[in-house]
Amino acid sequence: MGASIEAKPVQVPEDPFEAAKLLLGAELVSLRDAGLSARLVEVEVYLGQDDPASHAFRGPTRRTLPMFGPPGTVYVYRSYGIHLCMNVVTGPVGKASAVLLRAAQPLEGIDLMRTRRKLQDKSLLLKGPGRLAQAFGLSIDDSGKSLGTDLGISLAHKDTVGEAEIAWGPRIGISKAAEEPYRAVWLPGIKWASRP
DNA sequence: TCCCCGATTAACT
DNA sequence: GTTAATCGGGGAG
Repeated sequence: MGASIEAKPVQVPEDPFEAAKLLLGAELVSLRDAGLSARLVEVEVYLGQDDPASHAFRGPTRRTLPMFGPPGTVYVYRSYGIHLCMNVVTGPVGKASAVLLRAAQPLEGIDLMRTRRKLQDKSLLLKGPGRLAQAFGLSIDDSGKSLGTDLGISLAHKDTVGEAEIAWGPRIGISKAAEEPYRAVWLPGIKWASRP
């Protein structure tokens, strides 16, 4: 049911904050692993070249080049040499803004997620960007692909989450511009997200 | 070239 | 509470 027929593919907005609001409550659906899906409950905005905390702050490198592409491009990076984290690039093109996918509520394909994550606890399965990326089977080579058939993962949503259902708080795990309230948590999904 | 640090997680004490 | 795992970017030398 996660990837319902009525669900529409997400057109990623140019504005990263609009994109963050659109992504909250949207379903991440795997096209590689039939029936693997999750509802996004926590995302984080990075303002590209205007943002000291962004990997793109000092301009493009081989790693960060995908962030300078069009909205809907995916940027995957290796964190602490171990984990992978997934971002959805927003706009405008060349500014390298992106939204980090931080947490989601498992919907379908939970057994496969548990196998990949080697973890049983459903409430922790997709809680954290590294866990989310691993459960969806991402690899570093996925960086630069586009959402949809190119990546093999798509985003779909039925209803827009209201402003009153979103809590904005400080970003996590960074030291530069750490106070900015760029992390968005969907309140009904608080169990699957970090506290704002 | 070397060294330090990070958009993290899990396994410790 | 602390710490190890491990890789790329960036600044110092």
